[in-house]
Amino acid sequence: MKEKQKLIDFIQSVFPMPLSNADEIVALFNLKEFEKDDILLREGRVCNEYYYLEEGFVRVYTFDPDGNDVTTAFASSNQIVFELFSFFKRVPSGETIQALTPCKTWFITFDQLQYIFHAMPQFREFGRTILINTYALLKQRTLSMIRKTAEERYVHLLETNPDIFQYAQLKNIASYLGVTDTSLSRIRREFSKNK
Amino acid sequence: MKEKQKLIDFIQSVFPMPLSNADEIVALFNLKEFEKDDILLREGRVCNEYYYLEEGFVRVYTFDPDGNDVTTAFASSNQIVFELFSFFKRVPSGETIQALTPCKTWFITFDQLQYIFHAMPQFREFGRTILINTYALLKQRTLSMIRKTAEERYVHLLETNPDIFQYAQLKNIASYLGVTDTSLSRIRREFSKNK
DNA sequence: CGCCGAGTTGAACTGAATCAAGAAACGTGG
DNA sequence: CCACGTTTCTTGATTCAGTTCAACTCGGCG
Repeated sequence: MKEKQKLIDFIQSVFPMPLSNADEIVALFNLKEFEKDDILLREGRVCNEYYYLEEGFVRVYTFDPDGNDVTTAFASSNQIVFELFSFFKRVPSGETIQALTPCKTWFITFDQLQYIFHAMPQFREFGRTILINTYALLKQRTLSMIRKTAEERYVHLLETNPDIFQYAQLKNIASYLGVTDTSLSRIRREFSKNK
Repeated sequence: MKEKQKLIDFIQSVFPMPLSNADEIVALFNLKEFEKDDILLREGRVCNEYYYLEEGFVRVYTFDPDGNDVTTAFASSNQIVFELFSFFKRVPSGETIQALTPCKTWFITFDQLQYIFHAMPQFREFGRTILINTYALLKQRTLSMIRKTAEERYVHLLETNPDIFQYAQLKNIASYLGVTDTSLSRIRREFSKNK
């Protein structure tokens, strides 16, 4: 199996294209590995790398006006990881991306991505699909913040992303769910009791 | 002044391009006007039109699992209006877009947009910018749902989009803010008292 | 004129926050 | 490998923001 096979499969699963094109695209991706707690992107820097996370688990967070650490996203193996707004607008990122486990990634820079978009226009469809999917997920999350109780959000997360509970700590999951860690601890207790 | 001057100006403000190109692009946009309460897009239909709202005010809403009407967005003059996910993925929309005032729009269909993207690749930058901006706004909203009190969200909306209070009714603003109409009524009273 | 939908107000209730104190888990150095 | 300090998680008591439900006001419109 080729070293970039998973990346190729991922690209094909998002937007199928001829193998020769896929090979050409992935040729530009470079390996970068991170230790636990390493920073993939630091707040204040312009996000210049578009990562495919082959293996690992990351947390994306920012600070609210009161200085509290708020988790805005988690990502696990076989996902694209980057800070969309900073990357495309070339402005400093408001968010930090941190490895919660050792991570194996393949990445390209902004310039390389522009080059691919230019040289292989089909790849734009891939980029757009990633963008649209990211948007759709955020939309669901927003709606659930508005209409669901903390326990419903907890149960949903547990069902859809159980791995988060394995790698992230309580307070970070809590801020992602929009509750305090105290509340999440109680919710978890009540929930495990009732089964 | 050309009838499509505002559309041209808008496109140029988002992504500047030679005038000849802009003219060629807007040539494909057609006029559509709506009366108050008309539906621009109905839930369940595939969003096939990409609207530039030259004049007017619209509300985007969906129904939560309990059948409650939830407002997910408002849009006013000089904005792009469409249901991103449905439009690009060609799946039925989960949302309805409704005119709250008479609306003057210029629109293109999905096929026309694909054609423009193909014929005038620079216009892809316009499309991407719209997408990214939409994403950034949603992200801000999500964060404010998590970290801000109802009153803070109210004040922020009042300061950034005062026109919403002119055209939309209380219960729709309330569901947009993630509170009940009862609460919003109280918040508004307290707030106007303290000034 | 009378109705009807939109908004307001009150009273009781509740989900989640806050504050504070323990318990458990974790890591670091001796 | 244990001891100690630090951080994470749990638990209890209390408070509070926002909901619920129901009654009432107001303005428009048929």
